[in-house]
Amino acid sequence: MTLKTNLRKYRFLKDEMTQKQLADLVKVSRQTIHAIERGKFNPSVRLALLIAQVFQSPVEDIFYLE
Amino acid sequence: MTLKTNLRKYRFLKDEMTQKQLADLVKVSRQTIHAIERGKFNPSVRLALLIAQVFQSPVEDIFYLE
DNA sequence: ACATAAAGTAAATAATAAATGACATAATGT
DNA sequence: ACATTATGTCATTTATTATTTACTTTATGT
Repeated sequence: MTLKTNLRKYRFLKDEMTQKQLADLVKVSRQTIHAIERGKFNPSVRLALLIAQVFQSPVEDIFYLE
Repeated sequence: MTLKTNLRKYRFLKDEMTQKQLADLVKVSRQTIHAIERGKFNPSVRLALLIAQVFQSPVEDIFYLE
């Protein structure tokens, strides 16, 4: 059961938001957003909730298990 | 924006499941479940998704920001 | 009253998320 | 061609999650 994400897709859907813009909104570094997009790690549920809020979508739509 | 949870409520709703049973289902230690219930920490979104699956509920119903 | 299971808690350690700084490459605009 | 912005990537450090062991306290049952 490994974590997958389509954060990248969501980021482009939402006004072509940049990694930096998203990072600023949820108050993490740009590298953190990058690492999450690349599946390098498994963010906290708090961060996932913040990201989901930005995209006004359920956490499950952005992060899922496979 | 701090993380809150009602994992405990969900655990009791679901067949009075014990911390240990839940821990075994999602493959973490009992102390990890305990710490999450007590708001001691902010689990990974992977773990949150596994827990949400157990309760067949959206992550947002079990974990939320306040 | 006693035994047992469940839950609370705490300290030490391991594993991993996240920050920071630095530099390279790709893309976009003028 | 040049400047600028966005993204990729790496190495180091710091913060936090999660494990493990161990012991205490609180139910629950007989």
